Amino acid sequence: MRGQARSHPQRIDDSGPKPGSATLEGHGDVSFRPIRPVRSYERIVEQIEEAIVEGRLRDGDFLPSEREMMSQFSVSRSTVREAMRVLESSGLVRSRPGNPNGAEVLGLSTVALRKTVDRLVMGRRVRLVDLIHFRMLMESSANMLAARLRTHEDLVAMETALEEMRAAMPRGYEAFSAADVRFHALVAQASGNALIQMFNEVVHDVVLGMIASKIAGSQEGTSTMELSLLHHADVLEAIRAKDAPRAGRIARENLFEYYGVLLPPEDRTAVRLLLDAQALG
Amino acid sequence: MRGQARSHPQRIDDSGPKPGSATLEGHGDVSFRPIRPVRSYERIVEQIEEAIVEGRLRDGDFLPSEREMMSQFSVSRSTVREAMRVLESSGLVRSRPGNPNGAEVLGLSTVALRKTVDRLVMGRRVRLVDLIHFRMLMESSANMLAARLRTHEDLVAMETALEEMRAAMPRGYEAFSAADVRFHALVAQASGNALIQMFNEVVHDVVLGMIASKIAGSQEGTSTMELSLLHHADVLEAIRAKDAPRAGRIARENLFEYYGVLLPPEDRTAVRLLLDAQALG
DNA sequence: TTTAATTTGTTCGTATGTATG
DNA sequence: TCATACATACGAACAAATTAA
Repeated sequence: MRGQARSHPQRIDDSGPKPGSATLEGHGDVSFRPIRPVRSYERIVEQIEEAIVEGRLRDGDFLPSEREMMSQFSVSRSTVREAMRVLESSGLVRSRPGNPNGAEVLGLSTVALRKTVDRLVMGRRVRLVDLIHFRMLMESSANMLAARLRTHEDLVAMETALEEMRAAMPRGYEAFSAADVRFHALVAQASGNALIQMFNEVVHDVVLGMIASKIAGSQEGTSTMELSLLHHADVLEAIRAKDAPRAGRIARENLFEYYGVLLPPEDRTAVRLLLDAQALG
Repeated sequence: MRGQARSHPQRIDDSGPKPGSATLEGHGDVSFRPIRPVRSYERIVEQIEEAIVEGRLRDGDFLPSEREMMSQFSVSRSTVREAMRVLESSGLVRSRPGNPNGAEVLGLSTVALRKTVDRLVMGRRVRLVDLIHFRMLMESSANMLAARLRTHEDLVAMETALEEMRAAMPRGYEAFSAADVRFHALVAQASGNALIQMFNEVVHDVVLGMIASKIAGSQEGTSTMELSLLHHADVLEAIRAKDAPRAGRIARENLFEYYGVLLPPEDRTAVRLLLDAQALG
């Protein structure tokens, strides 16, 4: 009395009418779309993902235990586990052995994004110059938007963050870097475009990973931090003055100054072209 | 003699020294990093992912069957399956029941990227105006780079693609759209930055999905295609003339013309600001 | 501090639907 | 048609880890 499979609700017909093509109208002129079999674990992923996206499950909440889910979804534990692995690989959830609370909900994150870009870099589809160029675009746009849209509160918060960077300097690069991230998050917040912020953050991380794996500890000197501090003060000044073009240009110049030396000469020349005015028409 | 677990190679010590922090030097000044237990399925994912990224497994290749992998990796079937689910959710692999070849390798793709951005849109972290603004940045950059770097061969290929768009018009929006995608791929190729291409493509898809779910068939008229054709001809002309600023501006204007009407008035005004010259400093 | 209960990680066995030759 | 190999799915068991009594 074991190993039996009582009911097999697999190969479900419903795959949900996705909009975007294939209208069907009347009897004579129908057009069908290919069916992709939907596995059980996918439907579990969908339900949990939806709950997280819609905010019914929030960061820090806990999922039921696997055994409870297996009765709630009326599937086997293996199926529940496959769903958990997928959710975990998307960074939506984290599970630890022995945790009586069940898996922890992490909310929306960029870990999947990072993995994808990392793969592209590893596979040599994307080079360092591409990443730096991209960051120049993102960061200068964020700065320009921030210069246009910043409120007084934004400004105060940025000043505080800059102070924190200054204060963190003697505590080493780690602390300094963390304060640096906070400053940029504030700029991005003031810019109002969450997408630019996320993509920039992801590519920033990937670049750090890339140069760290090449040149260990290349940017951890005190002079680097002091230089960075000056750059950030410049940016803040431009944003305060609502000088969008200057805020954008400073971002590009700073990135070039940081990372330009890591590029092969021909790429460096190419990126230098992007510094100047007519980078946009 | 069943249900027994002979060897449990779980909870492995090795988590691989990831560079980026925590130097350890001598006896007195060590600093350790937290250990994350590495599950068996993760190590399988790593191996297969690595093989794909490095090109040892290519698009169209097949993985061994689950039963064979289970003996190659010396793990159970469930563990292999969990790894397969993760690889499948990243779009690296696809498996079908009854396929005697085993799972098919799909190579690097952007499906994971798309899912992530889709989630952000669903969760209202990212709005339509953010997406359109982002596309303006990506597409104008791609056009400008293409205007600077295009070879004669690039130009010929783009002309051919434009002809194909014209020829596809009477065959309906689907065919036209496919030719449109090819044109943009050529521009992106000429620009030389694969990252910009991918991100733009992903966001493009997400936008289409967004407006399709709101306004069914909003852009499938013949006049829309004719307008699009004119825009593309303009772009090609600017690229041919190596007029980077103009190539960039045309991209932004076209996007505004297409999608501006879908934006709420205040967002529309904000995006209009980005059309003009000093979008970069 | 030790123990007991619960949970995840992993394995094995079995049954069923599906695709290929 | 039929046999074979495959993926999907279910169930039961044990080991290791965590938490709380």
